[in-house]
Amino acid sequence: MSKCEQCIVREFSSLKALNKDELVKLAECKTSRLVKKGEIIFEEGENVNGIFCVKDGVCKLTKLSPNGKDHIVKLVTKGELLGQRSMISDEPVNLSAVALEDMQVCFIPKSEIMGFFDKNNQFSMNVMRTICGDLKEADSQMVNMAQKTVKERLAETLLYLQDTFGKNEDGSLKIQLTRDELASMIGTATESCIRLLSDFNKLGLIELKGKKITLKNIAQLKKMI
Amino acid sequence: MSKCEQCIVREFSSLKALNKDELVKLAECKTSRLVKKGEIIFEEGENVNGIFCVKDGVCKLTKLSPNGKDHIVKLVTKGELLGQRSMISDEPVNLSAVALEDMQVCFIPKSEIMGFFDKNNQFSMNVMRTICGDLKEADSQMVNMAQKTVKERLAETLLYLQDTFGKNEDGSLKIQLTRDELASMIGTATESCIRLLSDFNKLGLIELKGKKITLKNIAQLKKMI
DNA sequence: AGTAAAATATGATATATATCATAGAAATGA
DNA sequence: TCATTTCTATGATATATATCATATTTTACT
Repeated sequence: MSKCEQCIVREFSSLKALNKDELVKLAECKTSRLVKKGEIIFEEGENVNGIFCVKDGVCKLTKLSPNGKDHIVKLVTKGELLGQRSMISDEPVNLSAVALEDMQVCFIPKSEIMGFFDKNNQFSMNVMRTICGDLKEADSQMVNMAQKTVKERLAETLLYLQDTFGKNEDGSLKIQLTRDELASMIGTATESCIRLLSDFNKLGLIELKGKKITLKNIAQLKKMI
Repeated sequence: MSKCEQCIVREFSSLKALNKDELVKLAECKTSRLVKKGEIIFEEGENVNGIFCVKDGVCKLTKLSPNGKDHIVKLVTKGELLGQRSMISDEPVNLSAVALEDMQVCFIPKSEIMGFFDKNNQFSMNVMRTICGDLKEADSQMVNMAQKTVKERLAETLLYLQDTFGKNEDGSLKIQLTRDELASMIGTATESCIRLLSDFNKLGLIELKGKKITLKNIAQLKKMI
């Protein structure tokens, strides 16, 4: 069983507040797991009873709408935690988590984490701040969905993807989403998403090569938001 | 200065975890304030440096979209707290709060609340659970905005308003929103909102008398969601 | 009470976006 | 390597919703 002390998740997440003893305890009770691209980590309505640490890879958090379409609420990448909200509320998870790439995740049972809440105030505050950040972001997204056009949301999302996940040597977006997934992030029909990408391409804002997307005119894309 | 011990906010909010001593301290440092309908409690971008307890009345939390339209993110009513997210994140507020009715609110400075976080674990957990609830709700609203039609959102919002704020003796919704406000809750143009209300009226789902709205066919409204 | 301002209502029209249909390209698997 | 499925692309069309215009009603003000 690998140690938690040098783990990337520990560096970047709320877990950075844990001391050496706590980390040793953590390493003992955690379970590691490889998740293949496309695999489900947990599904809406499940009882998870713990949190996941994303050590490597990216996953999407989705919510099923009554119309049968999935909506991508958030992307979660290495260094982040998964399932905090549901653990604290003591409820089933309200979102599904599906790997977008091969992933490495660790699972920490609820009992262990709840102990940290009691004894380590800094840890509690870190978790609280993370969730507050998520809330602020969710409010902002809600307004985006309600008030912005699909075109604006597409531009914004493309910029976000490049900012957050970077680009390959050829300049294309590092993170590989299908058109369908991109559409379900911005909240539109797949065909509309494809059509707009095609428009952006013709306008020289982006370049499409197969499923690779390269942002060509960042300034103009920013102006569209 | 009135006591906090019997206050409605204390009964229903995270503050219920506070003990007698803490409540006495609270009563000493809080400031009370009457807010008239339409008055601004705080505005997006302000530094609030504390939280508000809503003792009476209802306010809307709004966010300005780049297109110049306000979007109502949430309604907050008596017994609830205001400004927790921003206080914890130690950031300016991301939403504006405007009274929809005459209100009575108390302000508690940040220093006081932060003390409770350190010493009272139950209080921390209560706040955390509240914010987690807000996050779950925000995620759900985000998906609603992205995936549901305006008609569905109107039906859902009307049911929500009756559930949450109740009805008058004549059966009409107790909370009085302008059509404009209703539109900015569901994320549509004012005219579209008015038109759909008119449609619902003709279908016998609701009844309109002046600006009063009475839900007539709850079952059918629920089916629409 | 009377007037100005705001809110509600409704029609006409424009526009964005969804849906349906079809075809080609790319990925996957035996 | 070929076949089957999934993904991308684009046209044609339908539909929901926004926008503009105007009238009526309600509210607020002095």
